[in-house]
Amino acid sequence: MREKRKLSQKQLGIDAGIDPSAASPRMNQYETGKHRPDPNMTERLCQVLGVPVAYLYCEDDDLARVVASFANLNDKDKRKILSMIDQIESLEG
Amino acid sequence: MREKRKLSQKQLGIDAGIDPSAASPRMNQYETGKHRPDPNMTERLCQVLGVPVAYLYCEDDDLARVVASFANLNDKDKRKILSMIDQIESLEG
DNA sequence: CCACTAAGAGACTCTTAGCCG
DNA sequence: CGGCTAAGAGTCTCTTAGTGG
Repeated sequence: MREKRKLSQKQLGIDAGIDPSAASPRMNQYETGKHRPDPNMTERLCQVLGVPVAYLYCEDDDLARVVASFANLNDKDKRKILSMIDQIESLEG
Repeated sequence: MREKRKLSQKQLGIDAGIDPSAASPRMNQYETGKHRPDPNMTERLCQVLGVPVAYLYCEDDDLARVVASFANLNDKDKRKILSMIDQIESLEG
């Protein structure tokens, strides 16, 4: 049971380890696309958000959906998805 | 039918639009992790490689597999995967 | 509290010029 | 040809200081 808090930009940054005095502008620069976080910060932000890093880079909504969901499946369900893909590709690839 | 060429680091960079005189060191800096490409270059490299940008950020091999495959499926097969995920989540979420 | 911005110090990348198998 | 590296000019981010809802 994952819990979903509502975070401000600033609080998200603080939770990811940014100095509280700098978290607000820094997070805002990320959200508005003015600057981008380095790989370590990207990783930490994703951990706080509970999504894989790849999720941030999904331009397509369906792909984003798949990435976010797959990461939280148990092993058995992951294997189910993977074997379905195998099957589709063996028929059409 | 996707074709899979074998590219040198340099040639991949050239195909993505980097000046040929700088492509070799620049691509090598990306591959060794010394520097990272800006978002435009990341996009171009992924277009040349035929993978979604998200693929580069998959730390987990299974997730990488899903991302690379899903992006190349037709709409019907994408919907098949998506509805399977819906079903799994409605049972266990 | 919230979201957001400007500007400068400091950190980063890209280019040039190379080495080595 | 291939992969790879150092170093400096130029570019970008992070912090500080601040605005306004």
